[in-house]
Amino acid sequence: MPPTILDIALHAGTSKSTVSRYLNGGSVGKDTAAAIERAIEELGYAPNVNARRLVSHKSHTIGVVLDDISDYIYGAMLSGIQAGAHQHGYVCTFFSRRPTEATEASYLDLFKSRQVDGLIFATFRKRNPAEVMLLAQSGQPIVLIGEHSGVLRLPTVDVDNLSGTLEEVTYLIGQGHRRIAYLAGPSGMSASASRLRGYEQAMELAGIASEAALMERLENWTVDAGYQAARKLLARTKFTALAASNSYSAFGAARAMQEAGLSIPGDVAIAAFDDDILCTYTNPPLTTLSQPFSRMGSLAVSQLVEIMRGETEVTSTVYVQPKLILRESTGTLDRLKEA
Amino acid sequence: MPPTILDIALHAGTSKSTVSRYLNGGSVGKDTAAAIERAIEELGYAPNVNARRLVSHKSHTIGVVLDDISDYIYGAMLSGIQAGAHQHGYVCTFFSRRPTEATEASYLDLFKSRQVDGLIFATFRKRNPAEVMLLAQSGQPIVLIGEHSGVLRLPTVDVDNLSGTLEEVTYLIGQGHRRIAYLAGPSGMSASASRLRGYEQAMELAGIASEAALMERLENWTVDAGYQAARKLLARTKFTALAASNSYSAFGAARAMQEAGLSIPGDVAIAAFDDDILCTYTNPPLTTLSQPFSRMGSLAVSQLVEIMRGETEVTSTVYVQPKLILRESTGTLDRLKEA
DNA sequence: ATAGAAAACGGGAACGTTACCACTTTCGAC
DNA sequence: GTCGAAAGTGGTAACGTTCCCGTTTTCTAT
Repeated sequence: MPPTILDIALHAGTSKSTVSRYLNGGSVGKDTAAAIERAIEELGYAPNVNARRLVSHKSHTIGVVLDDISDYIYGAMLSGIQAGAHQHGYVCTFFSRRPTEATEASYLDLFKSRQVDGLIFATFRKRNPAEVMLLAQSGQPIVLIGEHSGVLRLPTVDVDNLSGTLEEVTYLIGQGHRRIAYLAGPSGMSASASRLRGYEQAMELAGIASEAALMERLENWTVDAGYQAARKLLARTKFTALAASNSYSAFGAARAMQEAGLSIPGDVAIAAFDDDILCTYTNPPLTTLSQPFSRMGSLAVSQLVEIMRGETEVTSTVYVQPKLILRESTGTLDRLKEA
Repeated sequence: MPPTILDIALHAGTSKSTVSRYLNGGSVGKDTAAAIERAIEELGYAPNVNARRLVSHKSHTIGVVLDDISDYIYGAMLSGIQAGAHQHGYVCTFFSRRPTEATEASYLDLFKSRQVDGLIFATFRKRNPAEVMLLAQSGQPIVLIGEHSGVLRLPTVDVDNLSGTLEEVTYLIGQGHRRIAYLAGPSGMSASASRLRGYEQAMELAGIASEAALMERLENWTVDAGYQAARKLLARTKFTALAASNSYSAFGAARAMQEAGLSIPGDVAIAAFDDDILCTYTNPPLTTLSQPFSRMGSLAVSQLVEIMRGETEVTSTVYVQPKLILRESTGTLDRLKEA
């Protein structure tokens, strides 16, 4: 029903080929160009992308696989991916694993069916090494966001979980804290291990003996898990600071402290990984490591585009640095200025 | 490079047509079916969606236009849309207006280029009536989320802003409040007017004379705007309750109250439109009207699918009811039980 | 003016499907 | 055992592009 390139050709008194050439920036005569332009305008023509995709063997689409699109931590990242894709002339389609629980490898079919030219896995759950292997062996343009433990390396964008946590805990130590509790991330999440190592290294570097009683593993990264874990810690041992592997658990922990009659940061200082809008509005505002999600998204796209263009052979892992944002949960601003 | 339907046919010793019929559930002989199945398995065949889309004149894609994908209010809605689309055999592509500031009507080109079969506009900024007219006149399958003031009606899904606010403010009145301030939404947002009318009607119904001094219009729906507006109100008049047209502004308002030495809810009760994760963790937790975003998303998809299938002629506006969630900002739980 | 190069143009095949149609085979009923 | 219907099958033309290649026109330099 909508006009085709042939309609334009007829209307402009020329041929399909010439119209196609005009559309793709080839060399066409001055008045033919004008005639074509006019025809396009009058008939309201827009090229059929599906025909283009068929003949070009490209979908100009980037697939983005997520654990759960409703998780709002994705907001900024999706925005970065989307903007980056748009800039490079690609369109995105998102795939949530959540309802289907499909394996990561099953998304390789999207290549076979020519639905996508490249795939970004922005999944934060721990990845199955066998699956990563399959992805790597496929030889398709794939970029991962969030670390993986596969043997074959895949291009990856990740926040530097280890050094970020290291910096944060070192900051706490610098504030004079010695007994620092840690809420480790759930074992199902890929970032948990590195963040924990960051904590351990910071303590070690400061010459503070590690103590198992100070560490509590979260069942998941929710407010409630943080609350429960903090209560266990409080019942078990004493500490003057607490570092949490994400912000939600820190909210829960803060509540547990306050219920126990402890003041923040007077009695216990609190810091967390993951910044989000909440952190500014809690009482007190929470010191956090802010992840540059938007930038991570656009970096992943850039890398993917390079691979799709065949411009690079090396698979690189890009680590972006989280930024330590000091707020009152680790000391009043006055005290910060003194330091 | 990947196998085509012809490869399968050759490998199975049959013809393209038969393979196609097999794939589309037509009637094929028992052993031919088995041979085809085996060929597909062995060669790892997946149908080329672009060829299908070309010949079927359908993209099996729903386009979703958003103001800004990074706005995390969208999380649950996207999830609902995505899940609904998946359920009906559609794929989604999202389009953010934000970086490009494209007009809504410009997305009609997506139909011409056959990129989408239907479009959902989940934009919350006030819509230009002329644009809505263009959308309506296009005759394409389009569903709007969020109200519009166009003359030609388009199928719409929206939360009932008016009756929600009415219920909320009436609740405050029932708690004994008479002087209730209102933070009206920015004039650029489509929901602002209805929410304001909800407030006005509630006051009117209770026989409370309206007073201009109690209303302050927000410049935008941010925490800071809420803070500024609340300070103006405090400087100007007295009130025992405040209703805000969204949650962010309520956070700002709460901070302004607390800075002025007022206790919540002791001196001023606060309630807001829009629930989000923050509301539970603020101090005190905030009474809100929770919008069923996920359901709104899936409703929009259902409606769109019906239209695309030509199963319906009538354009309907679906209003979903927001749910009033009582938290401590409008009274302690004890006090609530008394009531 | 003319040769040669460069620019402009059009015909037709190809991309991987589906849909239509005509043909062959199978099957059940009398 | 034959006939008719039903089931199964394959050839071929679309779908709307791009790309290749051969032809025609225009331009430039001598």
